[in-house]
Amino acid sequence: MDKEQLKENFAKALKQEKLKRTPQRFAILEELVSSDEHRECTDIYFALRNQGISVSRATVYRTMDMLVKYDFARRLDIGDGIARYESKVGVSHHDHLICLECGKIIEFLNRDIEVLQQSICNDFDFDMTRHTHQIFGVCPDCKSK
Amino acid sequence: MDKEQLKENFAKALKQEKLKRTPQRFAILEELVSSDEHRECTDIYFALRNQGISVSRATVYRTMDMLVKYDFARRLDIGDGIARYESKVGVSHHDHLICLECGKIIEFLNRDIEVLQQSICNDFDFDMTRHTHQIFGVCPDCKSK
DNA sequence: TATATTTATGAGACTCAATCTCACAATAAA
DNA sequence: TTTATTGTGAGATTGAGTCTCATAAATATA
Ligand SMILES: [Mn+2]
Ligand SMILES: [Mn+2]
Ligand SMILES: [Zn+2]
Ligand SMILES: [Zn+2]
Repeated sequence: MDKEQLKENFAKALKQEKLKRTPQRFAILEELVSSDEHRECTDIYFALRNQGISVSRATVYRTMDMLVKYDFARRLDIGDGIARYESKVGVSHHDHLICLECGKIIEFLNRDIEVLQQSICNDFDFDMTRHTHQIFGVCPDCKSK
Repeated sequence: MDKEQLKENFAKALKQEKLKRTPQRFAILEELVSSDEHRECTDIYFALRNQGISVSRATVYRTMDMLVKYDFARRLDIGDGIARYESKVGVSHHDHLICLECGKIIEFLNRDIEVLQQSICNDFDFDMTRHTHQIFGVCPDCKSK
């Protein structure tokens, strides 16, 4: 999806939510989507500020919620009390290996696990809306140090 | 494991950490272990207070950390900013289905997933120390309402 | 385009789980 | 016991996230 198409899709979502098209909202979307990192709100906030874009923390937090609701972003909670967000634009589902030493986040996808997971839900008559599968440990780089 | 054996094991762990045997520490362990719920620190704190046991929030938080370190407890982060703890005493590993409507937590274990998970770690040369596999959705009770 | 109406923004106050402080209390070694 | 050491607890502090509300900006209307 190119940048213009993305903006249009975002504009549609804003319209659906009866939200106005503001430079801040577009800047936050673009900042998130143009990186493949797992970003904290404070990080997005400073990145935009450093680009000379006027934005507040409140606006970043409010916008991230909306981006998650409309599937432009995915929220990641790794248990340290800081929410991280990653772009879902052009990104397929995956789960995470998280290094306890350096904080690096490695992505993985295992289709067999995804299938087994769904069958568990069926067994329990449970309707899955989302899932997180996080493996914590020590990454290769940190092991060799 | 009977209660006396547990207390002895806990005493050993305290010794190993060069920590003293205090009534508060034993009370916190017993309160957690005698329930099969996923408990918040504040919940443990009030439960003990209501039993007339003198304890502070700080002591509960400090002791939970130690219980996790020595494998008497497991910490659960479901993304709402509140840490929950469950007993690991006589409890085998499992993961969780979490209802977004009522907050109910259902436990599951799938050995195939556990094996696949380990093979992913091998592929990435990643040393797993722990993992969390959480499935969020709507439980049968909430669906039928 | 000009004006009216509605909604968004942002600085800072506020919330709340968790952590820290430190005077005092309790424990365990000698 | 005595004494050194560690723990406890009330309240202060921290920090991510939320809320407030006066002002600014976006869109609807003329
Ligand atoms: Mn990712
Ligand atoms: Mn459990
Ligand atoms: Zn690492
Ligand atoms: Zn439910």
